[in-house]
Amino acid sequence: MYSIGDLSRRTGVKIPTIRYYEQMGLIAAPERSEGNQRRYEKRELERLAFIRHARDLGLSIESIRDLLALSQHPERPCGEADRIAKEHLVTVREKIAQLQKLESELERIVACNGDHTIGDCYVIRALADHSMCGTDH
Amino acid sequence: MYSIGDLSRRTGVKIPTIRYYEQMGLIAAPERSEGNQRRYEKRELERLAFIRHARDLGLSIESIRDLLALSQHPERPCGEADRIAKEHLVTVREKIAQLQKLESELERIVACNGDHTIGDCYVIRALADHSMCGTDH
DNA sequence: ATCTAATGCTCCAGAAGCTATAGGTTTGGA
DNA sequence: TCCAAACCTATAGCTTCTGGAGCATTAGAT
Repeated sequence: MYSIGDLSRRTGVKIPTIRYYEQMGLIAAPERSEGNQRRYEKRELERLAFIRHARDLGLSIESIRDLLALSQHPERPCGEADRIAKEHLVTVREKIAQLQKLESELERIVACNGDHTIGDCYVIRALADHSMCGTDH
Repeated sequence: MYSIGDLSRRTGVKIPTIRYYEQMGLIAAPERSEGNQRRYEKRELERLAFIRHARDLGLSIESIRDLLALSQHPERPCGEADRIAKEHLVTVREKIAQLQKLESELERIVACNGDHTIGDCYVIRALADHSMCGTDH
């Protein structure tokens, strides 16, 4: 039996976050002690570790809920789980591409060295005037 | 004179977002028509375009507030504006690095083709068992 | 058995950056 | 003049937590 603090230490999920997940239905409401404190089993530790890992990977609560539901039915084909992961991979790649555009623009903007005044600062002018951009956002 | 709708069309910032920016103090409360509708000048159009651009680049409202304040003082040295942009560049690069880790992990996870059952699905197992990860998140 | 520090409980608010809805008013063109 | 489109305010909601207030329980030391 783990207290909520044990669970938190073992999974790295903060205590209020665990309660939040319970509220959101990602983990079931656990048994309680005589004094109304949450008491967890190993099963729930594993489930929380799963959630933590998926969150680290940037999956939404919604996606995780779906994956958890799927994992309750080991006999079904796993195409759906695959679809969720693949979809997520696409969005991750899109984010990377977008951030790399920003990176190169910021690099250009930052080329000045702070040794002049705001009046002719490239940072300020670049932000004021979109047409100075190389990219197409 | 632009209505809020004109401003929205010209900058691509949605109407409720413009009002939100006003509330947050990023743009000043503009003049009003007889019937209490917002009427903007070109100056405010430019300021909003600046904000839009900076947001596109992922700068926080806080950072933008700082940059806007700086741009009111063209005589000061621009080291501060530079610092803000550079700092942001660092966080953008960190995000990219992190997402690339996720990308490679998701690639491995997704290698299965959905032609078997949940019971031995790599997606589900990989999420359940952190030790299967190559990276160190 | 008692004390105490650590831990837990619930409820509520806030953070970021919007977005949406409800219910009403103003504007601009036919 | 009339009507639809656009505008107004106020408020609530979204997502994913995080933190605090105020009180109750637990575990270990004595």
